Amino acid sequence: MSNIRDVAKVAGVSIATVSRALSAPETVSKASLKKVHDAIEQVQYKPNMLARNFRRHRAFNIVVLVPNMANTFFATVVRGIEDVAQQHGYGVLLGDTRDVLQREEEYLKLVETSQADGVIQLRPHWEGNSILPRDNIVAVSACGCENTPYPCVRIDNAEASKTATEYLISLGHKRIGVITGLADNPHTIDRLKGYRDAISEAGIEYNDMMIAEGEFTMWSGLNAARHFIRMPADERPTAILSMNDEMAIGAIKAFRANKIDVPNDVSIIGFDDIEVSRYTEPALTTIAQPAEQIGKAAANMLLKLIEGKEVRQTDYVLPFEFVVRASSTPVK
Amino acid sequence: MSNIRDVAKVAGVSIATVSRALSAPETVSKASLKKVHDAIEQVQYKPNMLARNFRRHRAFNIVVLVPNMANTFFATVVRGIEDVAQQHGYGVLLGDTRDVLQREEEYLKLVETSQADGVIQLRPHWEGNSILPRDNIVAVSACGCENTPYPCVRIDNAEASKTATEYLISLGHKRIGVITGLADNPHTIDRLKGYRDAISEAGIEYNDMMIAEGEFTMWSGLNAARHFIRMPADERPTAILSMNDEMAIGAIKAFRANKIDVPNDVSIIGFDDIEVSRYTEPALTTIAQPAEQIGKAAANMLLKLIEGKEVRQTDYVLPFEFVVRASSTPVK
DNA sequence: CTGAAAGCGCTAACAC
DNA sequence: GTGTTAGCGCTTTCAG
Repeated sequence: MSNIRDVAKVAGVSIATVSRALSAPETVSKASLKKVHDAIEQVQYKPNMLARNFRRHRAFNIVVLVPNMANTFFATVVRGIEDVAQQHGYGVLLGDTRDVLQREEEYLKLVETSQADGVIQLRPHWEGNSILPRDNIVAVSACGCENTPYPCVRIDNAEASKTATEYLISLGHKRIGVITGLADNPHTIDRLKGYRDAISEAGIEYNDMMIAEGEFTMWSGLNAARHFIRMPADERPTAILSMNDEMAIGAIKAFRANKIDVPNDVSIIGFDDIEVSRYTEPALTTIAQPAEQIGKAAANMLLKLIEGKEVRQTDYVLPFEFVVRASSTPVK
Repeated sequence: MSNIRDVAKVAGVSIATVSRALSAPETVSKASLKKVHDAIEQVQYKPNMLARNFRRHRAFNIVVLVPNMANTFFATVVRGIEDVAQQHGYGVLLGDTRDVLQREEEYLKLVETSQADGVIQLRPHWEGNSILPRDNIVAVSACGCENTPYPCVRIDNAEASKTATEYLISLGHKRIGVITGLADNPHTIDRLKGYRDAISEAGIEYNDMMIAEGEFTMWSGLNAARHFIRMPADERPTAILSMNDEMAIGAIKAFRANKIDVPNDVSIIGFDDIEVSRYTEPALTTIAQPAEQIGKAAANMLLKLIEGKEVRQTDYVLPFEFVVRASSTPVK
């Protein structure tokens, strides 16, 4: 492996000139520049970024903490992050944490030991169950919640589920069920708030029996739906708001298996708008999050923070979109 | 940020002893070890891995080239890779290439410039359309094909699609359609070979009209299915083998939209067994690839290669599993 | 078992 | 515009 010194020798200039030709070409004469480039070609020089980064005290890497990489929504956010990072010369280190705090801790060490310059957290900030924010760690929350105590890019979750609930109410539904995430998950809390606001404004009383807890997986959605299936038909919700599309897909499966028709016996609304939601039977009415945009915005924010630039909005709220498909229909 | 020198000073030993205490504790006396650890605690020392890696000429990172991170199957493979990498102290740099060769090239630079020690390629080796193998680049192919000219972890694609085809034949199907990937994609070629072998052994003549080209996305599967939908019912295949689950899901959507029942009018078999395939209507018969295992095996192989250890099998073939669900049924 | 010292390849003052 | 030089924080001979 050739180094900057070899290039300097062949080009007949000093190593400083080579260095400058590479990182600040405008400060070098045209003649030297050419000599350097020819020499680089000749000795097949590839800069050792490990050395450069070490010298600059920067890793030019960011780490992204993902609860579950196999979740399409998260994967799409990561795509957005990666796109922006790559454009700015940063690498993306994957931290699939499987929702284990201990694993988040492991990955944070990458930042503490200078192997990464900052971190994007995809798990929402959770009081008493979070490793961020942390001194000396530059971090941004993506797809998080209100009141995150560090910079954050997100949608208005409460407003989104309120919108969906209001739509169901406008369709004549009065018994509206919810499939939530874990009870203390911040997304569950924010989204439940929107639901409660909407039914309360419509004069519908809140009823515990309308709530079934899942954990954002298809399997847990299927399970949660059983809670409703066990109810007498005249008490069962005529519509269900699921806090993500995966659980909605699981729920549809459960209802079909019990000869409860979607949407004729029960309407279902999802959350996220992952790609497969267009293809389910029936196609899923859902709240579309701009996943890739969220990722891009979060990455841009983090890079600014890392590079010491000013960040105007530290709670950046992107618009969601409510997408009506076939899984929701007026109450019979 | 404190460094090894601060620790040495506080501990009253030399920097060499501190270094040894950290990377080869067994060569240091118990007494020194304790002094060093106390000092580390006291000055809040975090090793600068950038410096260590630079010195060692190793990045302790690998890069993974993924055509599409939002594809569940790939994401699951990456999970496996990441799990093994993390256990061995390596980071995983994400390279979502969006199937663009130019982007693969960008990410390979990470290896050439010492920011990563090796690469795992998830796109199958494609003659005349591949940047690997390459001198001085340690690489492993995951989920690839036969005859990959560098180390490879995969299933037997031809055998898998042969198994599926034989199953359809055993159900009495004679007109068996295929939804392929792009015609020159190596997966398409291998899997088509298995199909042709199976029908030929059963005395069924190969017929071009039974082949529809997709590109491994739901949308392209839906589109490809239209080719069959346009055919008169008595010429239309009674069963279809789709080269991945996504396209099968798209195809089911297209058939339903045209009142062609799955599986009663047409059986459908997918490939990969992604999670959602259990939840589609009907649930998908499919060839299950051990995605996470493939990722783990590929990572183990790459790490051995990086560390100069011997690798016995450079073409490691894992077993697939044929999973029968509701989307396939005997011909009527 | 320990310490002194020589760099790894590069950047960034500083002087010319 | 260019060259000289002093490190960045660590590992690793080599002596002792």
